[in-house]
Amino acid sequence: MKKGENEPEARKSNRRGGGRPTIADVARLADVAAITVSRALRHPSRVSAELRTKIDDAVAQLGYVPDPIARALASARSDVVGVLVPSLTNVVFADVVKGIYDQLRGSSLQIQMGNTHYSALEEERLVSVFLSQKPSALIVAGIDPTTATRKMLANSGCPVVQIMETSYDPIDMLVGFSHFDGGREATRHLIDSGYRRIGFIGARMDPRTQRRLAGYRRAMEDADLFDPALITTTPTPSSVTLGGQLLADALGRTPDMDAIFCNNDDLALGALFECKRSSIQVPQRLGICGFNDLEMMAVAFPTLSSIRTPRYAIGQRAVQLLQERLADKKVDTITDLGFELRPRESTNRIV
Amino acid sequence: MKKGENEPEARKSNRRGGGRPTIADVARLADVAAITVSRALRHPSRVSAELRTKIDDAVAQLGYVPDPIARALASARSDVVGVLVPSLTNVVFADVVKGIYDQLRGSSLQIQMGNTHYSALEEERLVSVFLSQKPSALIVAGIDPTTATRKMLANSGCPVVQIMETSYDPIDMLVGFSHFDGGREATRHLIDSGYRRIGFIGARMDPRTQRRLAGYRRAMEDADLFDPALITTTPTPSSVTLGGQLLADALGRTPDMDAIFCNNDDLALGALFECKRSSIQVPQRLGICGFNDLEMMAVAFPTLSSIRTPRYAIGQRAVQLLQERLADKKVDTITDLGFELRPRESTNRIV
DNA sequence: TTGTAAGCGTTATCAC
DNA sequence: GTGATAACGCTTACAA
Repeated sequence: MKKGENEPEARKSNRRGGGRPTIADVARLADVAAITVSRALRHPSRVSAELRTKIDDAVAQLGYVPDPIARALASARSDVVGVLVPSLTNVVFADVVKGIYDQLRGSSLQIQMGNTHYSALEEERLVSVFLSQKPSALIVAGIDPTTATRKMLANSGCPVVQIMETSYDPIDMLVGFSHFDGGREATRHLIDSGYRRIGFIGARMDPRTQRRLAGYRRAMEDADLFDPALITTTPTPSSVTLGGQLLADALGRTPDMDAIFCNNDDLALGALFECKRSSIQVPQRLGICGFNDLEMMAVAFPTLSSIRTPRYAIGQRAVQLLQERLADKKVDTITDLGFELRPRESTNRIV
Repeated sequence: MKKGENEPEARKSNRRGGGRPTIADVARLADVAAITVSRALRHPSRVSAELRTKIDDAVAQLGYVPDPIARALASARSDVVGVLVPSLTNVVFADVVKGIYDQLRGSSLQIQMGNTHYSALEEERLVSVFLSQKPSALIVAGIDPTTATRKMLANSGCPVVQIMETSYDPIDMLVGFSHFDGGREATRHLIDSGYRRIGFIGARMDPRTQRRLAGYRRAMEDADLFDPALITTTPTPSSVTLGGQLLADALGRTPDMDAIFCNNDDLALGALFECKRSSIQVPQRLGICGFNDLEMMAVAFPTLSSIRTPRYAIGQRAVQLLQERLADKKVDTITDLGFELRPRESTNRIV
């Protein structure tokens, strides 16, 4: 109403551009400079109440929505958070990702997800791709990163949270728990329950699985029970079906096995079904302990012992750390969220 | 080596900008215009072999990587594909998403994922946010979209694939199967197996669940077996635990129930465990049929009948359609990928 | 507190 | 086939 540029009124200036209103339109309508609109939108407190009102009105009237892409180009920071996981179908990561999403609700951050397929090289490639999007932060539930990956991440200047483990020195921040300790505790529990010939079955054998195996081994050695013949592993990805097969294999080779620590709950469930099918009494003839404590463990028949891992909490906490960091607060470098043994019928011999 | 601009050599021109080489650096080194570099990168065939070589060399020498954000701003098209799902922890969507990722591997498209939490309004909000990123395409495994959502999507000009169902008229493209038919087929199977008092248990009761229930109802009515007392539902999200509870409820109210169609496999597994725990013979005393045919169904004891749904294929096909569409090919509007009954021990009364 | 000017790195447009 | 120029819509740097 006040100022009137030389152009008519329709703003559609020159060549390109869709029809959406831009910050310039808002500025014109509110009779301020574009930069003031920009400020009012991002730091309302740095703009006088008077102008703020005018600007808010103009924004509302025009239905203006900032263009995240232009914003990203100008500021060299996008509002996406990159999330790298080794698998999309593994429930474990689904839970983590849910934690991430839930904690991110309400904020304007978007999630871009990548699947590393348990490959350090694929992870390296994806980190490079993601970094080129100038993300606000990166959450990596990767495998043990390559040197190149570490370097890229460290030099990126963007906050990085590595999740799931506490076993390496953090590039930036770390949230997880000790898989070694988890494996050891599960095994100790079996020992404490009176089992002696305790087997281990594991699939895929990614680094985290290896660490759980190492924990198992330590516990067995400490109790003078270790016997390599009790270990059955395969590079094949884990599944319920595989759990049954591995158990059958293991029992074939070491028939005196009296308990089994399954590297994850899928395997444990498969092992349980296999026992049922072969009329092997659980927990009398064979004790079973899983890892992760998925929901079904507590309702299976018999209920299955497991190690409860803080998957959802890891995702949540990772985002919290990010948010604090982005708000320039000081945050812990390493957060150990621990785990918890959940003893149930499947390891309770004195039923 | 040839031309030498007036500037020294270090390109770091003016004020901002990180240290990464830009298209201008490549152009300078290759002694061509920036736009030619741009062309060489995107449409190699439109540039002479000679220049192409020079440019490729320069790119390699500089380690130039195009900036996706600048690209997006200039072209009004980003290389992200938005994916909207109602749940992140539901295995069903995990499989779909995996199909999407696998089919996308190798392409330069990135995925941005949103969780609608089974809410049409949240979906609407997310569609709006996603659209503001000028995505290359959108894949929506949403719930029944609101009018506003449909409108935004339709006007966006970006390819949209709605997945999971075939039951509404597509905004653009549709890939899925008929949940009504699936529910009906599962129920028919139970009827054909000799069961008469067939119950239904369902959780969350989102639109797709409702359609499966409608299919159940139709099958029961057609066989003159329908009895509303046989239906047990809850708005609570589905889980294995819930499956056991719902079954117990149902049997409490209608003790003569002789089979149960579980709206999904989690419920079916919970129901099976509940039967085991209560010494209810499956399939003799109670037949069980699930829906989706997750991996565990085939190895449970007894093995569980289910309806195999093409989850992975849906994700894959959705991306294929997108890719064809983006390549300006003509594509089908509706793709029905069907489903398949998998009869197993849990419904095989004549064991 | 507000504004001016310049630029972020790329591509569309149009001319040669 | 190649290039000059002007956007794309926003924010940083600096000045008033």
